[in-house]
Amino acid sequence: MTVSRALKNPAQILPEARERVEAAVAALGYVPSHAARTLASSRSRLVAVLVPSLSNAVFVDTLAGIQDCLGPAGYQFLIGNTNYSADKQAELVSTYLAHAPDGFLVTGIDGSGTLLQRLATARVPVVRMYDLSRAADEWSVGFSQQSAGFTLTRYLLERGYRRPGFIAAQLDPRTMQRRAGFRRALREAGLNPDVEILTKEPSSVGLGSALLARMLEHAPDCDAIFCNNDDLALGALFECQRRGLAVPGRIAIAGFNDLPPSAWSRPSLTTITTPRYEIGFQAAQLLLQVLDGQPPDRNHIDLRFTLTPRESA
Amino acid sequence: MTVSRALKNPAQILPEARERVEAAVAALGYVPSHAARTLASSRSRLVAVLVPSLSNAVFVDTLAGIQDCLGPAGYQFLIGNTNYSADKQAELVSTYLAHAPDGFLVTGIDGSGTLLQRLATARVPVVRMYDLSRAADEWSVGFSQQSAGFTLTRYLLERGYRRPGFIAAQLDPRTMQRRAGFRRALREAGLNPDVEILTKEPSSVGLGSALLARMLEHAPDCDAIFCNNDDLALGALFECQRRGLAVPGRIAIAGFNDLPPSAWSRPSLTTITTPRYEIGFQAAQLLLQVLDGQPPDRNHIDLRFTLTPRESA
DNA sequence: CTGAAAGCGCTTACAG
DNA sequence: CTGAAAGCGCTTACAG
Repeated sequence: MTVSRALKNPAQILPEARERVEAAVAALGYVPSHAARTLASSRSRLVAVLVPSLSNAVFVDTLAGIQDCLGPAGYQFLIGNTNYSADKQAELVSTYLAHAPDGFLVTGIDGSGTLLQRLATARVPVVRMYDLSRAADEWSVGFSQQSAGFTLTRYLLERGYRRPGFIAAQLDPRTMQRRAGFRRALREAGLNPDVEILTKEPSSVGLGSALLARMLEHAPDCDAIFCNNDDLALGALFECQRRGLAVPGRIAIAGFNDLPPSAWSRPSLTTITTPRYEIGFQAAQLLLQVLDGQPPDRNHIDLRFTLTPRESA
Repeated sequence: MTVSRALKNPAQILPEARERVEAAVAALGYVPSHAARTLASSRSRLVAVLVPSLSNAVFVDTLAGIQDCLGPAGYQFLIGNTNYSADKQAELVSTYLAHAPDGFLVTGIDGSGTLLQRLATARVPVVRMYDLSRAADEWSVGFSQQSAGFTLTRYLLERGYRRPGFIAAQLDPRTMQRRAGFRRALREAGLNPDVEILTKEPSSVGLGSALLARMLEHAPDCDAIFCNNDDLALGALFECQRRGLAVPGRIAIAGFNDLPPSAWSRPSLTTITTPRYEIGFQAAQLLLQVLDGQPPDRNHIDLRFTLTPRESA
């Protein structure tokens, strides 16, 4: 016990005892056993993080925010990539539950409902990211995807574009919410939201090029494109350059998320800037408060988005 | 013990006993304790992975390879981002050692030497990635960075460019090896390798634009640029477009790694294609063989690179 | 400020 | 095929 205390609360140990412990630690290269500590204390100091993808820079930024908040507090992470699959997500939850994490930080996908129930049954606190819940017994940090989609579309209409189209990949819930915002803005303007190209394929720059091509075939009079992601937008832009179509002269292009290249392309991309790092950081902070038994009174944090007009639309 | 066996080797249990166990598991929502299992068996089924960055798509691909190999074998991961810092790396090693991982998979940075010694002392197997070691008591999977830098530079010279420059960021060991290849190729061609812009800043598209600008100031007669990374190359390309400089007519641009956007930009990027996923997969496989007590006879695996000529150079 | 006792939930190794 | 015993390395809670 003296050793145990010397390691955790050196202050309450006499200097001579402490020094002997420190000497032994150094001599033996002693490393405390996390497994034993977890078993004895029933606190793992582990937080499970579930994201749909790591190749999407969005979630990498969110991870950085999480680690910057929880790392200094002494937590380690189990980082699970659900790959946008409900099965994979369920599997990860089972596996991670065995590690007895102190909490979960999840970016939901379709079919997350039963998952959240399982976690509730296991009595592990969960904070949802990118997803504003309304339930009083849940925690969430994000922004309104629908409102962001609406705002960007309104912007296009205000700039005078009359036949905007929407292209999207993956079709995860957040994408579909942005799409709902797009459609609402068009309907409110008395326009028909029929110019859409949707595909379940994963998003990529190459796919953006392909979808732009399909869009021009499907709706040659389309004069602006709302791309669900900046990578799609970049690919669409490249395809326009390849075809000699002026952007935004012949066709305007707008993206979503404001990934790093978007400020530098030519033309630079009009987009929605999203608080990705902040979502991670604040979700982590919220979890920390819950774990410390000091939950804040507001259990859903809306971090907002901003419209970032640039050259492309 | 019967329960323990019913869970791990159901075959050696009588059906009736097994069924009672299964019923209880389902009724209670029982989840085995990883901490207890680790403590009792002294096998954690955890592998620690150290990468310098997650915002660099290169390492995300490598992680995917690792997970595809080790996931089905029942391993979980501790993923550590060293952020190219020796201190951070040392800190992560200490922390992870407490979790008693069965092995380490590391992408080294400057100052990894003492780290590797500590891991050797702890008797944890380590496989190094992106780094071909020669030591008989080490394991590594990668390719020759220097040879890749040499090959790309030779290509530029063969295409007739006489005054190629080199731009690089971060200046990690792999970057410096590519640079050595660049310099060697120039010297062998009787040229002076004095056209370089190096910065310790992290690599990004925006930085590529800035470095291109600095390069044109420093060596206005530069007719080709070897960019140490595709993101730098993309930024350089954007900057050329902004200045109205024809690529490759006025200046050729080559990148490194063949990231997804590179095939789609206009002009598409000449680059070196690297086996990022494969490095992760095979490093994991090598570790698996070592853990299973069946180490292969060759302990260093050279996965090669390929030159991918496209439009930009 | 220090320490003896018990226990966290498993597995190993041995006996039957 | 089943089970009793001991122990993995810590922490909790209690006593002094």
